[in-house]
Amino acid sequence: MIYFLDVILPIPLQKAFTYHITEAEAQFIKPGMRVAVPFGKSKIYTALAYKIHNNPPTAYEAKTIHQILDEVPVVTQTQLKHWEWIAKYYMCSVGEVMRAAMPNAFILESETIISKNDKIEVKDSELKDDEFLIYEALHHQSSLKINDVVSILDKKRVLPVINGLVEKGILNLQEELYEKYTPKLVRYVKLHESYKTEKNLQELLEELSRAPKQREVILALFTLEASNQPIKVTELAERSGASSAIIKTLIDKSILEEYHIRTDRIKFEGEGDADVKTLNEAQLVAFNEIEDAFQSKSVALLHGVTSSGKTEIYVQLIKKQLDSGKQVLYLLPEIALTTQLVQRLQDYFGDKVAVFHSRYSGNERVEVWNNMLKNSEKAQVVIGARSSLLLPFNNLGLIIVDEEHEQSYKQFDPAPRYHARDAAIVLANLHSAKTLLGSATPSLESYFNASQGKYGLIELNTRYNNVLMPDIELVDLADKYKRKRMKGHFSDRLIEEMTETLEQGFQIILFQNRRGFSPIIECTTCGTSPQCPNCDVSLTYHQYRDQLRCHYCGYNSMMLKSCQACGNATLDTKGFGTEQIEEEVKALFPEKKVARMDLDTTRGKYGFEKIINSFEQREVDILVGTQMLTKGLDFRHVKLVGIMNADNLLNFPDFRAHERSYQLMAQVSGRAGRTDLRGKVLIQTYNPHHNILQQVSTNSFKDMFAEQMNDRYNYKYPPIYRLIKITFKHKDYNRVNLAADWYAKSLRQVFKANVLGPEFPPVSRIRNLYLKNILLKIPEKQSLAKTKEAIIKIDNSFNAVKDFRAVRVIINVDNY
DNA sequence: AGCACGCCGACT
DNA sequence: GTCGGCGTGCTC
Repeated sequence: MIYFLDVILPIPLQKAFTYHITEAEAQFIKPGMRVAVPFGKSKIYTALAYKIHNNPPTAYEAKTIHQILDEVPVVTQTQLKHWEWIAKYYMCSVGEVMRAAMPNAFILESETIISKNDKIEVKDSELKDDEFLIYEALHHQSSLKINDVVSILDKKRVLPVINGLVEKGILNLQEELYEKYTPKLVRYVKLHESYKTEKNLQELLEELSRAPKQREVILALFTLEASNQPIKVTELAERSGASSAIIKTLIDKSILEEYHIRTDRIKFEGEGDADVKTLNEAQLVAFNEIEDAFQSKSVALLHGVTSSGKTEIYVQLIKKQLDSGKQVLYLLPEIALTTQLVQRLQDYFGDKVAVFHSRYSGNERVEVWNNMLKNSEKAQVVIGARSSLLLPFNNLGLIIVDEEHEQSYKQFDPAPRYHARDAAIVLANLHSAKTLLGSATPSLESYFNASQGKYGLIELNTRYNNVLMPDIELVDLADKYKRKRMKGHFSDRLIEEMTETLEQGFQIILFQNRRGFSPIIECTTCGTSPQCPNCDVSLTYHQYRDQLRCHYCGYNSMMLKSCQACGNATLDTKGFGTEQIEEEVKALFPEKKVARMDLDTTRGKYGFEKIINSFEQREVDILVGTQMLTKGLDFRHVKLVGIMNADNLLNFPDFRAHERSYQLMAQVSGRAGRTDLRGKVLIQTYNPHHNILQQVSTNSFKDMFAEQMNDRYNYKYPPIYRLIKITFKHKDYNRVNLAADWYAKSLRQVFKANVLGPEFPPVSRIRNLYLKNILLKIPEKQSLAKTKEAIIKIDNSFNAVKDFRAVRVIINVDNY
């Protein structure tokens, strides 16, 4: 019997790749184990065993695998099923899902190692200059990497030279695999065996009396030894006040002995014994309703107003799952994964809580993954962002998707372009588990599903401790400007409220949305504004470095002194961003402390947390920021929230603009008055009669839902219709046009009027690549699977056209 | 996605 | 003449 192995390779290719394996290998390999396989001319890749069978491929000769990398599978069967669903639904390869799911450190790569063949005698004169240099280098070191040769010869094309030498038998090539995961080792020390006796010890101390610092170290060691714990080098250094050099001397003199112990990088800080808070009456009702809903439905939506205490309900649900031995996944948008919340959960559940997010290093990811795989105690509750739903769960009982409406749950740029909320529901079903969606402002699709009876619906309308919903006031900017009641971007009402709030000793949040409304530079003489050379956008001005920057490609230049078009020095900033608001606040309230939170100030690993902490500690009176402010932050002393300009939210050209505006404003408003005092929200706008603003100010989610759903019916948008966006990308403008037109024409033959475009997006060139979009609307009763099949068929014929092949096609399913 | 191969302009 | 740029095609 001949055996073959189908593998998944971490590359964006739809095809399955088949390798030849021996019978022994066939018996050993289980799906989900990693195997190293030769791929292409010389490289060795990490692949994942997928299927063992006996059907020899017809069109080619299967290669043999290079080696088996695991003893047991590192990916579970359930994960593989989940990956398949993601790949199929979001129209990408399983390999792409694998790349997104597995820690980088699991995907080994080979490197070519060059060594000398000692059996052959070579006369220097036989070699050309380049060949001699390589040969000579191998006299000094036993092996070289390709990169070493590049620097030795100082040129880029080294392969012909190396290949020539290999052919002559002078060099050998070898592919070596590298393990990327390195366990963290902590250095410990103990006293050397020979000083265990009283006598020897006395002698040692006497001997060291002339080296007082070393003697200190030994004495410190004794005090630490009393606790009967292994002694860390760092601890010893701290206790004795000695430098590591002194300790090293003692180790070198064999007085101390050093050893290493593997440790986990990720440690928990909470005690794990905090009592779970008892639920108030409203929470208890909600809790029971959720339980009830789960009797008949696999998904439930918890719609609880801001500050209603949803987290406490989650904690109870988590506790219940843990008690019955099940795992829980608690999904959050990346930005809401604050220490605040993690700390709270760790206080309840101790080191059963594992955290997982994109800022983890490769090694940290491996550790979480391995803990999950072993179904370790340390990984019973996983709290994490989008990608944590790709971890190897064993025994999942519940997935909580908090802030369910957040668009950051949808992955956009590299495939797989999955929506974490939707993929979570599928994952839960694979585990026969339940999914709880939670939000103060549910997405229309989830609320629609709930109102259709597909999901259970639980409403929680009272705030925790019966705090009142904030008082929301709309300020008419047109009127205020007309009557000259504005100071910069601040209306007299806003300034009044701010003054009062500050006098009372409370804090203020000012919200300035920057999306599509960045501070750009404009020449007041000729009206031109500096453009990015690589993208179709105006550059934005960044005061903190006096720079012009492009938000799409990162291009930057110094601020210009004069207009490049007309030469006049009449450049002026137009539009306003958080920086400008911050400046104005400082001028209005010079004695108060102002901080700003946006992409610029939160850069760096802890930038975000620093600002949050200083605000919490009340070192800051006024916080100016963007969307980041909305995400589940629990500030005790905020009484006033100001929304600087609601219109640039409402006028955003997107079918979700109104829904999002509502969500954003309701969430920001929710930051006000979270304790006993009633909070105040001021919304500045030119359209105070806009329905969305009225609904926000009266907290009428249901009205908003009904009205928006009406629009979605009429204009055939989700959740009634579904959408697939197809993007074309190429550096040649004409080619993008031709390709997109061809594609749209083919789609129209099948889908008729449900094909929109092709159209250029608002930013039609990014990094020197032109973009064009086609939008496909899918009616309710049209099969999604069949639709995708038809697209794949068209895509295949598209790729058969030589001129089109170079155009990148990006298919985005549910691009909202 | 990588990576080799091949064709073509820009230099020592 | 060679070097390196980039476009094209293939990977079991």
